Amino acid sequence: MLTNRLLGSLRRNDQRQLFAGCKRVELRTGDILWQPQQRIRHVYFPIDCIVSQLIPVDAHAHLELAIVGNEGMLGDTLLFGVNNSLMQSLVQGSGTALQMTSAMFRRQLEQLPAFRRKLDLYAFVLQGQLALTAACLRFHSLDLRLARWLLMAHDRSGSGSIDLTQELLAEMLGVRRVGVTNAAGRLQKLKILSYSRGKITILDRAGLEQASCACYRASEALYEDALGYTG
Amino acid sequence: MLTNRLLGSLRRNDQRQLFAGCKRVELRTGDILWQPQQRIRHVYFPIDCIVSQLIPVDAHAHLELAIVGNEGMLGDTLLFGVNNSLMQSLVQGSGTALQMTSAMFRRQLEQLPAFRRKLDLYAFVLQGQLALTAACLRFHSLDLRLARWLLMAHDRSGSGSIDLTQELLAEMLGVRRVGVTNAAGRLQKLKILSYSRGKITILDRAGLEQASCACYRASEALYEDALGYTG
DNA sequence: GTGTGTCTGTACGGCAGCGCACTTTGCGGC
DNA sequence: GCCGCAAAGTGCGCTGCCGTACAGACACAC
Repeated sequence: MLTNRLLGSLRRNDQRQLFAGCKRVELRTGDILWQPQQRIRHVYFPIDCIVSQLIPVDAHAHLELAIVGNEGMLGDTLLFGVNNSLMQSLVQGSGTALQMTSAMFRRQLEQLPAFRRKLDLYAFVLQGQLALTAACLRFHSLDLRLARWLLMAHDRSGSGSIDLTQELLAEMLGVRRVGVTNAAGRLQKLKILSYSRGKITILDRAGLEQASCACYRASEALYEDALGYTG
Repeated sequence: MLTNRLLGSLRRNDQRQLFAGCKRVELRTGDILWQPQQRIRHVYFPIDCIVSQLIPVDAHAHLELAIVGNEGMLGDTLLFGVNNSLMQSLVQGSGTALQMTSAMFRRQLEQLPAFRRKLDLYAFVLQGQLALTAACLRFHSLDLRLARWLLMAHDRSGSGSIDLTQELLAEMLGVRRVGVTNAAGRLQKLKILSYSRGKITILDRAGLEQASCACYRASEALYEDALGYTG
């Protein structure tokens, strides 16, 4: 968890060049990297923070479509030559990230073909995860989706606990707060987690995977197949 | 409707080169261009056919996540250097398309930077439309989504009618056939369309837009902003 | 005509999640 | 200790969609 996985899998020389173009920044829960349609001035490579990608719906509500940690990056639309996004980027868990200006990012993409190839693969993975998420939203119950969300957040957080009120979690999942209360209550009865005043502790990771839909495994497998071991 | 919009907006010389690398093929309703995980051997630029991108869910069901006509292309994952997809490509409406081998497609992307830029923008649009669709699936009622689907199909079909049984339409939308019967019945009562034995006729296009959620306009606007008039 | 199969419409109980309102629980400040 | 407030839990009627079953309508072959 010392660096970002996308960067860490590149050749040493490329890494050095990229690090030189980055600035280490601290992101804190609640920070918003950008709003929908707003110009993206920096891309971010999380090291130990978690960032949600939310889409606004019908003026008021939001819905989380992707969650990014140190396995990914924020600002992928720049790969397509577009410096904005439909999504809001909201920091869910405080931590460090590497920040790079959009201009520098474009330059590095041109200069380092391996970097470009890697990020193209990441864009493919993101598109696939978006598709899986869409299907999951349509067909899977809140209980399943909550378990999946917790697994994905847990993977990215490093620690065994997650800080997030049921109110905010409900907004991520696109349901009422009460819905989260009930679903989380069921998981608590199964001794899979404990939830107290905004602090979620995973007690039984294996049980949580049991309680989740296959979308979790599918999403992870998609990433690993494209970007996993080969580097 | 004589050519594909993505190709048609390029410079004459580029178009000539691309056409030379293409083969005109007839696609017929029910044809499957590729299955999930299967190797993509050709990309397609529809001229007057309609193709759905479906994702399999839980072994049996399918769900449509994108619908592509002459404004788009099929095989966009090759832009990321990946020659497969999570989606199934199913032809919804017969017609002509330009077919290009994957190898030729890669070559043309390298040789024609304007082509590459154009398709990068298209990938951006697709990603955005996927995000909009995900939110729509979560929050909007079947009635709204049905109206949106019909609008998008109508735009891409050219004609005023669409051939599709309620059974298949239900699979696209991820609902029961009976759900489509009811929702379509309500639209018929409003004299917005008529539906008879697999043939849907749009009677009141403006009314249909009224009956749809804002996702339709948002999706169209996204395309037009990125790829519209400027060419 | 008659028969057959497909497509469409109707009916009904069940349930997940909704909106709303209210209570209980725990934490921090004074 | 007590208060104030945010977080979490409970109750209730409602609705949209589900699963299932069945009945009519139309197209086509013979």
